[in-house]
Amino acid sequence: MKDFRRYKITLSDRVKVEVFKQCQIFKDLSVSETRKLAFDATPIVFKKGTFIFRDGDPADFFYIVHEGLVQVYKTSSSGKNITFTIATRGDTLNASALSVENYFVSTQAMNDVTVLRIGRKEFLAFVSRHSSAAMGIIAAMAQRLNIEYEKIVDIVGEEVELRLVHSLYTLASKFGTTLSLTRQELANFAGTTTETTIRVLSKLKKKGVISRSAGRGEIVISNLTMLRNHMS
Amino acid sequence: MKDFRRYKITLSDRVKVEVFKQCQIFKDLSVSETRKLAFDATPIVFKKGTFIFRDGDPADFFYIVHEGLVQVYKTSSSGKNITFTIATRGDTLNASALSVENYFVSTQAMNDVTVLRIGRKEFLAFVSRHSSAAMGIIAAMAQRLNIEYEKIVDIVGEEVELRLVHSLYTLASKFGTTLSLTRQELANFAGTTTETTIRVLSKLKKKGVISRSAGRGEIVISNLTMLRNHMS
DNA sequence: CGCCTGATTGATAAGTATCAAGGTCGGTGG
DNA sequence: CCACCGACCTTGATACTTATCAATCAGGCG
Repeated sequence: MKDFRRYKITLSDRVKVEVFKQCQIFKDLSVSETRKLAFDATPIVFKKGTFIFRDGDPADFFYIVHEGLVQVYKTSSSGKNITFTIATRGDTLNASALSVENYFVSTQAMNDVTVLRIGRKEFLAFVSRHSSAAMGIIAAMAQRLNIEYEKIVDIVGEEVELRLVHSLYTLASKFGTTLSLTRQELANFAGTTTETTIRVLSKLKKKGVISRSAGRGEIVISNLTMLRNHMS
Repeated sequence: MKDFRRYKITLSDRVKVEVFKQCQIFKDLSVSETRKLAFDATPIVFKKGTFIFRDGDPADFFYIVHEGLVQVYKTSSSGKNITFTIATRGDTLNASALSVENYFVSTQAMNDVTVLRIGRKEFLAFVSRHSSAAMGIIAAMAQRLNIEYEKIVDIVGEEVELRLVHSLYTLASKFGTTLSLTRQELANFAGTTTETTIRVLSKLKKKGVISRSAGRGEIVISNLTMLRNHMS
């Protein structure tokens, strides 16, 4: 069984509720309300590299990440991947996909991932009955939209170096100063190529902003203040 | 009074309700429900070039466009403007700004514009009491988010010519084949410069996709099918 | 009539992607 | 246990796209 790329597991109700409480969407809900939803959630494991869903698939489920990292991205017609966010514990993959027939991003496990999922209908019914959940979703989407607006401004208006510094800062704010990312993954996040990313990282290493000694698939920010100063 | 850049006017309740019914956010609400909200709305005129609100201003009002065109954009730190959408009758300027303390885009009247506005508190209260309005907002935001995701993919992954063709197609779908836009406005929408935009338009003229004879501040698409074929 | 905004074209430069060629590490299988 | 293979990292040379700078032109409005 272990060998499957994707399989169901069991989690205690207590643990499930905990995950939901960590999700900003449900922060204004009472525990008893959250419980109702959490009990309906099915835990599923996706092994590293597996798709949770793909751009264009029918949006049948709502997902929350319980464990691990999930890349949320889109592929351009010329084959490039652009990563919009890296979801972790408590993050939803598609609060938006509620109202749309099909997912409009792809999501892929960056390591072994556990998610909780709820059928679309149940989730929709719950949200329309609990206005604070709806307001939570609106707030989360507004925040996301703002981030994407800024990303666009960044890509159009700023140079790659600045974009990469912004990306590093964003990621560090979420994950801390040690990032488990390959250069390629960072490149996709910043909207550039692997080679360019490496060149910029080399520069930053020389300046002492990031650590010279970091294993493969790892980027360590050694001086966060200096990184921030680079963002002006 | 006429000379002010911005002033209140009066509109019949019937007209106000009509505008609200044209807004996709409220399409599932009963007329009597919409009425309650519409009656509270204040009509205001903004003369060409005036800001309705600016990025960073406290988000005190919710706006719907009644008449005219409104540019929704953001300015990068290097001074470039990126236009996200051009709002027209029935479009909201900031369904999102509900949950956020400050606006995160700027909105500017492209010609003389009439909007309806509602105080933030009233609007919030209404939405949390009417779940179908909340669901409408979620749907609208999901759609917008999807558009922005695609824009990012476009900007990072495709060449300027394709981006401009996409932009023209998007605009034509909304406004028809005659666009009242300067080259600069189109450039901002596509995330490029005026000069590059002109060069691409010249090419498209040669191919017969857009009309050679169009006045200043006007772009006429003469062959929409051919434009679509350019998007592959 | 002249000014001001928008449109146009050309020349140049800069920023990045692309292509190419190793180098290094970690894990896997013999 | 060692050797090999594949994934990742790195650096260099080159080409291409597009921004930038500069100059001119055209039309509407006061």
